[in-house]
Amino acid sequence: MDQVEIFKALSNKTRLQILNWLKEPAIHFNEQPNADFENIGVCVGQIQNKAGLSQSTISEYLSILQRADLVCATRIGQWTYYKRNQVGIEELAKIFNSEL
Amino acid sequence: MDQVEIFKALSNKTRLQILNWLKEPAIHFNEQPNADFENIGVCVGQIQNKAGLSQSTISEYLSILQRADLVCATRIGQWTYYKRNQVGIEELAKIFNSEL
DNA sequence: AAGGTATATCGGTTTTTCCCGATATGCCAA
DNA sequence: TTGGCATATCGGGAAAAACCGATATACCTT
Repeated sequence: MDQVEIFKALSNKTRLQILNWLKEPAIHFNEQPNADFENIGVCVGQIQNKAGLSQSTISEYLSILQRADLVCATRIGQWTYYKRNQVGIEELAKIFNSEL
Repeated sequence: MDQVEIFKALSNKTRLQILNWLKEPAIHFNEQPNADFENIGVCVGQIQNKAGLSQSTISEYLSILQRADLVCATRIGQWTYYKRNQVGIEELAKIFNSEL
């Protein structure tokens, strides 16, 4: 993954917020029927509600974050759950500390 | 400085290169008549030559980096010397490690 | 099979970014 | 004070990003 693309993914208020919300799902989201959000993540609909943007926009934003290895997705039934990709984020922190 | 603006400043290949070149000016640039680049920085002209973009573009890029507290500028005579703003960059690394 | 729900993708409009050339400013030297 | 050089700023065209609504896909239920 190109470093520029990672920073582009982070260059948006909503996407930064999503990343932050996903740090503490229990605080920012409601319980979900099928999935424990600490393990599996938060579904797109909840993130969309919270962000207040259209469904298509949020879906796109999540895939931008995913391409940058900042979140990862799990599909269960008709839901897709997103959570932080802690490995990718730590990788980035390393790049940040060493290369920048 | 807004976090989004900092990431935007970093979302460009040339600007990332400039930041990297400025880590080791002696390796990437030529000696300069009036200024020791370890202390004062590298003048715009040298950065422009290295980057291969127009003078106006590089001047703008440098001010974007400056607004994000990633570089700082010193004017001496008709030259402006830019160097890394180590304090700003470390500040950012902290934000990065704690908030992201 | 049919209808409902969640998410992804497509096509488009508006805003922002990337770059440029031209021009302005500021400093220095003759 | 005139001319030259380094940098900054301005105006603009082309490309990319930020959104949106409409539609497609995929799954689940009945």
